Amino acid sequence: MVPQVASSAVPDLLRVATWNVNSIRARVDQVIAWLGRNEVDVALLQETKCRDADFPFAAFAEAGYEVAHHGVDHWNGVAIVSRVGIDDTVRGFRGRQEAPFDEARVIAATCAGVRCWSVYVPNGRELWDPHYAFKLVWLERLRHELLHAEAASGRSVVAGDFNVAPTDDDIYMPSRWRRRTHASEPERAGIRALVDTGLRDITREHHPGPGVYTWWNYRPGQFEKDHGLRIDLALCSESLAERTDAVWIDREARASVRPSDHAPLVLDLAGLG
DNA sequence: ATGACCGGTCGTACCGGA
Repeated sequence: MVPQVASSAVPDLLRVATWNVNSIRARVDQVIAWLGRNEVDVALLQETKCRDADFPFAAFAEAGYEVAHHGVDHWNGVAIVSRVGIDDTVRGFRGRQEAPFDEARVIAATCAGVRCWSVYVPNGRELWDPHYAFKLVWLERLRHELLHAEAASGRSVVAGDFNVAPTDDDIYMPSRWRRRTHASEPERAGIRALVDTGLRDITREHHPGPGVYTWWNYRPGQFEKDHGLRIDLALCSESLAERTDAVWIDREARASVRPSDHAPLVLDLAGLG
């Protein structure tokens, strides 16, 4: 048996993943097997699609993982899964969480000295839909939250499904997405504003574009033709970006049986001790 | 041919996803 790492211990190497699992109950065995196979220390999950009471905590505990989950109904839902401890958990935005900011789209916690944020940005649906305006406001609210938490100054990673392709290099066929959400200029400005708080979009530093996607439509042929988007991001503070040895996207998980439509994005951090 | 999917719900149609 591998000895349990105490909460206070800071391992020199840390593997952190972010993954939109598209329902944890539909994929619990697959997710846990993937965590073990890839020796993941911390996983930031999105779209668990369940209330706290319905989260399969026992299965994760059996695999050696603690879970901090934030889910209020069968939509959205975010979690932090860790085998190196979970401290100072904050669910949702600070202060009063009135509609529409009461949706379960953000959770933060400290794991092995790294402040981890699991975020699930609203989809936006269509450019003319009220949900699109909500998406822009939500991004701005997140920015204020990150500033207040001084996320850029410590060892922080803000990762998850941002539902925005930051540039045309992040879209398999940009012309197809001109008048759609995920590629509009206001959304991209919202992402840039997050980065401008002092964070780094670490995937692009390790994998220059174009290409390198994290999501592919479930429709037949889309994944095989690599018709994807890069909408899952890991925004790292300066000190964490400097300690990022490798960044990889596990396309094998997307190619498996009954997959999520998102692939996991993984960061290998070194020199934390 | 983005027509061709997937997960959820007191459902067997529709919402939401991206």
